[in-house]
Amino acid sequence: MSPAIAHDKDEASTREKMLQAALEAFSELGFDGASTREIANRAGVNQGLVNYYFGSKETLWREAVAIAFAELRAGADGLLDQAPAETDRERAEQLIRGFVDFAARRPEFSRLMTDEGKRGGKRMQWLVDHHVRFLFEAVSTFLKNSRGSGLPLSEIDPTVLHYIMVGAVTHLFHQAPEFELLTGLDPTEPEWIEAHTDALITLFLGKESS
Amino acid sequence: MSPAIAHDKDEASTREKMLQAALEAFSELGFDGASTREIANRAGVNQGLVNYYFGSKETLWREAVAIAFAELRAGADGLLDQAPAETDRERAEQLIRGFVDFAARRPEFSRLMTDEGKRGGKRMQWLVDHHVRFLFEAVSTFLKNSRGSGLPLSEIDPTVLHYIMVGAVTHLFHQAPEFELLTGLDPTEPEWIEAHTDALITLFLGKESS
DNA sequence: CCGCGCCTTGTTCGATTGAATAATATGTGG
DNA sequence: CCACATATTATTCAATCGAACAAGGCGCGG
Repeated sequence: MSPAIAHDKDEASTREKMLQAALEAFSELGFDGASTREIANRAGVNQGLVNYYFGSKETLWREAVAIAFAELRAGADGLLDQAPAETDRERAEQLIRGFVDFAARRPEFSRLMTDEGKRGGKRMQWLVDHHVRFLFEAVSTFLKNSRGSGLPLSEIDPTVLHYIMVGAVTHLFHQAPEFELLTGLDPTEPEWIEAHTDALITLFLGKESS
Repeated sequence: MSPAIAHDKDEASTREKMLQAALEAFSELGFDGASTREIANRAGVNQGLVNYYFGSKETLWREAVAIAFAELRAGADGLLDQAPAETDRERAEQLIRGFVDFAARRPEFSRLMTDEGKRGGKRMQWLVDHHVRFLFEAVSTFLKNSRGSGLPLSEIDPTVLHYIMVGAVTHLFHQAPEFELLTGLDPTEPEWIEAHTDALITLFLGKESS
């Protein structure tokens, strides 16, 4: 089975390195495309450790995915705590800023989601059951509560709007390598992130009433 | 080499079946994930024919991709011909409607693009050189010409707006299997396409001045 | 009806895959 | 310093991959 108890701090280190390497490799190459040897190489460890720590490639994938979702959740929670917004517009703006920053910092997230989401199958089913549904309903509830606020997004069906927003926010960073081949620039530079955020706020929330 | 000349109508049929099967398989499974045997099975032909007609998996991929881009181009050309729009808003609305319909009808297109675009590499370089750059500059030119029209999209940097729009339009259909696992519904049904189109027009062009 | 060229099949090759297993290293508690 | 659980390495296996090749089928021109 899996190792009984951590021996010392080195185990967490090796496991953690493998999970980070797996997250990057899976998001770049897809589940089948990322070989366990490639993941082990990126982590600087031996391929046999995949089965030692995780038992199977599938389990390694699930634990790596859980990390990305935990980061997203942590970011969202921290965001709503630190500065409670008063108006619908301020709340929505905070959410968009937080989501854009996360999408730029962790493009692995949307890459994993789009790779599985276009395929369906058991891994996507697992994602929906364990992570996606909760997130989707939280966003939908927020959008429904924003109805009648006069914002452009307030009149749109929450389900459709959810996918529009996710696509609009993540695509630029999801396609960062394409963007770089096309323009020679890096979309994760702060200036691009800022321009992207401003554009999204203009589109979804309308011009600021300055 | 490749076969010299078509023998009769059956060749085009076999080749065409393989190209369509390849387009679907590549978009679902990615380049590495789609085996030549899987493609041949979907087309109902023998695996050896891949090398006979195309010489390599790479060439088959390029020819399949070219089909998707040709359809996009044909749709865009036909759109601008049939009903010349007068105002910037009408032109933009036509473009959005056409792009949404295409994204819903051919999700393979965005699936191929996102699979390669997140990876970079020689295949994406080929896509940029042969297909993407022309499309990107055509859209950018259109967006630049819409400046000062008063539309929400008219004040946004064309490069950023390009990726926002592509993501916003395609994500719903790109993630159709996820959408179905999540909601039990099919986003390619006409009612969803219409709701999606209306939402995008509201966001990018503002409320209609009815 | 035969012969030649396009089309298709079947088989095979080396390389790579996920996984299992045996052997070895490490290091801490007794 | 020994013993034993944990951690790591090395090796191996069946399955599958893209590709190459030999062989045969098919159809039309002569």
